[in-house]
Amino acid sequence: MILDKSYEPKKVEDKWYKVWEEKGYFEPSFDKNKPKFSIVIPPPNVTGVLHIGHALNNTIQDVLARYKRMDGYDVLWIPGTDHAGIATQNVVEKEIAKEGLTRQALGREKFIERVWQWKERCGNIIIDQLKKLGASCSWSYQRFTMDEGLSRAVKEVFVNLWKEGLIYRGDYIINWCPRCGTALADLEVEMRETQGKLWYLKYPLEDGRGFVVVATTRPETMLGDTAVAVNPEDERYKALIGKFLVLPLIGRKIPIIADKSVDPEFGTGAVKVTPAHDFADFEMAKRHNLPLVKVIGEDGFMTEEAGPYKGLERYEARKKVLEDLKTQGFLEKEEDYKLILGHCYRCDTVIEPLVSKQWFVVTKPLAQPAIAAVEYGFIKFIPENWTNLYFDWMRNIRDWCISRQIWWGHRIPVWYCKDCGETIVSKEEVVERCPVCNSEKVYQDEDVLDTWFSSALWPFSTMGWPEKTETLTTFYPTSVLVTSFDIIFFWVARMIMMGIHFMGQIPFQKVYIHALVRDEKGQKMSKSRGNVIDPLLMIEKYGSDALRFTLIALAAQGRDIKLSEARIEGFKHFINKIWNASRFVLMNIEPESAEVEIAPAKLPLWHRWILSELQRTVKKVREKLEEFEFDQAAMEVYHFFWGKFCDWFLEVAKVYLKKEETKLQTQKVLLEVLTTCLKLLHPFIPFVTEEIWAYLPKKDTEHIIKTNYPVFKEHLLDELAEEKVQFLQELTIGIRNIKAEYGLTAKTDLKVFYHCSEDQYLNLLSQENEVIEFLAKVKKIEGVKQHTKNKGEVSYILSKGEVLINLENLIDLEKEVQRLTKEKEKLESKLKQIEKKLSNQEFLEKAPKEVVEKEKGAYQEFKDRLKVILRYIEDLQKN
RNA sequence: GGGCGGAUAGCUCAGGGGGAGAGCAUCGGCCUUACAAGCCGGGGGUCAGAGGUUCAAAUCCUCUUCCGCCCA
Repeated sequence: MILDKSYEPKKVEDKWYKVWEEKGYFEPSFDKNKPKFSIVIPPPNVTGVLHIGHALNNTIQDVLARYKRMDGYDVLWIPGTDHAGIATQNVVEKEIAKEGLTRQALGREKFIERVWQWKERCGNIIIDQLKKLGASCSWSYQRFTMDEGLSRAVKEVFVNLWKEGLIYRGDYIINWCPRCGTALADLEVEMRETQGKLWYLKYPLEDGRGFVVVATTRPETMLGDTAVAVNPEDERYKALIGKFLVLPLIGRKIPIIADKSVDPEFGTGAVKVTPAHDFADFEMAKRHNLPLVKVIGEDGFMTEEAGPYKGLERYEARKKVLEDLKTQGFLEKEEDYKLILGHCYRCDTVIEPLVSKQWFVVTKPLAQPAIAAVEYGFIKFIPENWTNLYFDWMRNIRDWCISRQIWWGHRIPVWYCKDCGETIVSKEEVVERCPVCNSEKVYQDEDVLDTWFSSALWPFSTMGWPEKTETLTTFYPTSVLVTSFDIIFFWVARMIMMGIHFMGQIPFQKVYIHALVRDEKGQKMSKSRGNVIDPLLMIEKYGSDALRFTLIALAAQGRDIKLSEARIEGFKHFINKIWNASRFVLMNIEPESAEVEIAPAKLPLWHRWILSELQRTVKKVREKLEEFEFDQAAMEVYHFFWGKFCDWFLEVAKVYLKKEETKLQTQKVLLEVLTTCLKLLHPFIPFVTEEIWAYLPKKDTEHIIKTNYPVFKEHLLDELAEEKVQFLQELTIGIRNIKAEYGLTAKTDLKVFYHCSEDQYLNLLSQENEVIEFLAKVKKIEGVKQHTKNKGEVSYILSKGEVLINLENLIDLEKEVQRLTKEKEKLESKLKQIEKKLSNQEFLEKAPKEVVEKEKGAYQEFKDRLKVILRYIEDLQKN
């Protein structure tokens, strides 16, 4: 059967994906005899679309899954999506806004209904896109964080943590997004430097004896000041500690306190303390028992406490406050100042720190074993430099604010009794009566849980926990987690904490942190920059395999990927190359070749060589895959396939295929090498390999996905063949070089001499001259032991001997002298280097013997070559 | 301010103590029936700078400069 002239991914990709899925190849077998390999997908947002980061992330997982599956493992790869509370709610809010609706107008129940509708409509988009990419997920395990089972796990965890005293509710300062109308965890706030101003405010002393000047970037919060603090060591203010100030505009009496946390270098050294709206001030207030005055509300508008400023939006209030301070003489000066402001990671609104009643998880006791698990090496980060980042964060972890004032998410399983005030924490769906006073006036907490709360349970909730399922006993802990560094805190660390706490076991043995995909200039891809590369468009244009191979080939550990469309196009050429090489092999295969046994001893030199090189490739690829160096694994096959198999062996094979006595074994070797390469490549480029597999005359499984990954066969290594072929290649390149330099086309009939004093090389040539003549496209090559150089001859010096071509009057003497002189100079500089080494006594004494021997060998070789070159140059110049 | 990473060919990057590599780009020649998405050949680098360790440094150590990212 003959393949089409070029590979067209669009014709085959969907077809093969369907076959794989229908045959159930992605599903685990629970075969007791097989080693286990499991991964849980980092669940993408249910309403999201596949971006290039997902493409990389899932390609890596797929490479691992397919490789392990082929290597005899029972593989479970759990896919699924995340409900992404705030993000999804925002999307749906925008959607209903088009109908002139707000979620408040719709009401909680109706709104949630709309979100579910949205999820049903769009939730599968990203799943289908993963399939386009070729992801071999175990789809029967597909989960969604709001599924019934996972919701049950969430409740279970919440209730248990509460019972253990690891969840509490209280009034604390938190990050508040006035636009989303919810609290955020510290992590969900993005800090960015912003150009702002520093205002110097004058607070008069109560006794009328002057002022204390404080500097602030947020003058509107002065309405909520409950103290002014100075450093206890600050001589300027020592005398004032304990005295009182009168807060301008408001007239409240506030004390001057001493606190070590105050930086005397900042501003005037005296700072205003607004415990309800600043994290540091909140802590300070706790230390000094200061009251909290909340002047900015959850809506971003000023509260009752703000007196005359009540009802003003926070930035309006700032303007007004500054105006009033100025007119009343309390504003000393203002200067430009760079400050760092928190922004909501979902909507980018400037965060308002404020005191509010929220739910928290006590993290220290959970973090401790999670740190230990990594310290003791039960969990390994790859590359390992991420370990430190993990430790840093875990050792300084703060309690985790888990309540969100939105509607889309897991509702907090807590009810309150209106009559007796009891807090009821329950796994029940509905609580109707207060267990303490039996009142029916119970109501559920309005808040939902942070989305990451449910994600933290993902490795075991997806496997059916809290049930003791077979999946859990078989596949937990998972083998590896594949993700990017930006969610190490959000997700990875929290999974480790929850996994250890609830399963008594780590959730995964390895964490492979891959690169971030950037654009060709190294900038983060974003819609607003307009520099996104859409993976689906790339699949459409170049095929899934080309995209996958590009991502893998560029994904070196510890470095970001700079991706451009041109790279994908480039690797598409490789896919096509594989196609065409296969086409060649299949065109030349006859059924009889199937019966041939590969007996290395009986094979021609080149055959032994390619099989040997193939084995080296198999070994390397396996090693690199085990080390998570996917780029190098991919490039190993790439170089072998293109640089050795296609460039050399396929050409050589053309000679052997013509001869009756070598025809069949050559066919066999061609097929063997091709088949092995396809297997090696399948995890990277599943579609094209599966398609070609379908055309192979003889194969061990119906589909390549089910075949065994190639195993290194040491007995096929043949160093002698490698050395010989290396020499033959050098010889071939020498001839081609001369031909190219003199513009001789394939059609010129040329006779070439190979001159060498050593019999072994002459013998080798006499055995292989037919192949070399074909490769170098010359009529005749003859080895000679003795040779007197003819005037019209051009030469090319090899490591052993030299190539000579008689060009008669075609020769360009000047050019030839130039060429040889260049060669001469190269050799001389190399010789100089080696001479320097060899004349160094210490080198001879201290360097390892092999190194010294190698240098000596090289010295001799270069010396010989130089001698020949010098003689030739001299000859040429005589004319 | 603290931490991490990077600086190697025009571009994108591998390499990580012993003769500077790949892909793309470039130049020259080829429609040689697997492939012009290709083949053949060539040019191109004081491996950021300065010190040090070593017989030997692109590679290890120190410092400097510049560029990213993370945290405060």
